[in-house]
Amino acid sequence: MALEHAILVSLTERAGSGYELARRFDRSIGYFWPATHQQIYRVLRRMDEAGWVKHTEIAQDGRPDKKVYRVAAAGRAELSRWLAEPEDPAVLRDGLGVKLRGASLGAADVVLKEIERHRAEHATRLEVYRGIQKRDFPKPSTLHGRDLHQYLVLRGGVRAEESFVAWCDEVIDALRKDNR
Amino acid sequence: MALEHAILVSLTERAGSGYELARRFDRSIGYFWPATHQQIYRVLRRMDEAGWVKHTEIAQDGRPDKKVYRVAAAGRAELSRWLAEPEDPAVLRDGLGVKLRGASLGAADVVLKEIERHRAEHATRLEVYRGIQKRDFPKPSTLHGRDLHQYLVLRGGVRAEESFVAWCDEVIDALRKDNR
DNA sequence: GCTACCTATGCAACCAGTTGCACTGCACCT
DNA sequence: AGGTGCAGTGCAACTGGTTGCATAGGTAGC
Repeated sequence: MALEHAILVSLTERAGSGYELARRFDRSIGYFWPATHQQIYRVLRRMDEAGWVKHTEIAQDGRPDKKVYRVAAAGRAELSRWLAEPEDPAVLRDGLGVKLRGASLGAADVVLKEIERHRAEHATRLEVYRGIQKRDFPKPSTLHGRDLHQYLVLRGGVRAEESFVAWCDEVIDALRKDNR
Repeated sequence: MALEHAILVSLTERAGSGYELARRFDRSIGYFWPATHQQIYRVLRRMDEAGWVKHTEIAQDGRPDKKVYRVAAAGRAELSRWLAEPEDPAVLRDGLGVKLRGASLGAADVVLKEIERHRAEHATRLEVYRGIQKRDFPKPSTLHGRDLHQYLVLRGGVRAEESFVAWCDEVIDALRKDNR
């Protein structure tokens, strides 16, 4: 599994506190590996005990002390071990499919509304991703190394949302026609 | 949440035993809501205790007795309650994105191989879905009601796999070019 | 002055899902 | 005779993730 590894990747790019990591996860990495601060704190402590990361306590005035974590040698080893290890392809798990399957039970109109709602939410996410793409990667063909990888991950998000929205449109259209 | 509801939907379509449900999940519903037999047995018992389903023990010769479950009134009520309830859009969670982000750490070639492997697996899944589509829904425009919903769910699977494979191709191409 | 939100950490309880195993008996292959 | 695989049920232990709460001082708006 991979929250550990997601954290290692993020900390390798830049050291940071649990809180900061949670912020980062809310943005980039969390788009394809969401995590809450509780989970991050817990895993960080475990990784600290295992020697994968080390922390330095930093006193701040006006706000609580923070522990800044950085990747230790054992963490780097673990990360490259994991990178080389084959991983099971992710499965999709979306309750919306179940609801659609259940729509024949007289609730077709409610389910239709729900799908429209999901469409809107995914469309918003898509706009966010496209905004980031335009702002941070205006010239994709010039990218190399880490920047390229980051761009490609974002492209994955864009594609996933695009295809989801297109599917919603297909479903909405078909359900409307079937209703008449 | 929804394993309960996935089971209710499946049992509403047709009564069945835990084992049969697990088989069904391996096919249709499991494509977007995977579940193992253990999980299904456990949830079935819980739902039985809650009065959402009822079972009849059926003796069979040559093989173990089975408990055939059918949806009770409370289960139908719960299902329509859930169908009307708004659901959080699913998040994607794929370790491959994390690996790609970690590819800058000298492991670019290993990660490339891993992405090729995932591409192959998703392409296989896609072929399976397309096969089902051709076999079970040769004329989509004539579909209505439950058949239509089932078809649309399958379309979701097809679209998701298509877009994933296309993303893999984009990534593979970009990484190869970057390697040179 | 009050509410609300941000930085910052953390505990505890819970829920859902995974993994490994156990038992029975038939059918099929080698 | 032995292995594999299917049909059928189930327990136990574990892991990963979610939710609710606690603490604490600072900032910003009404």
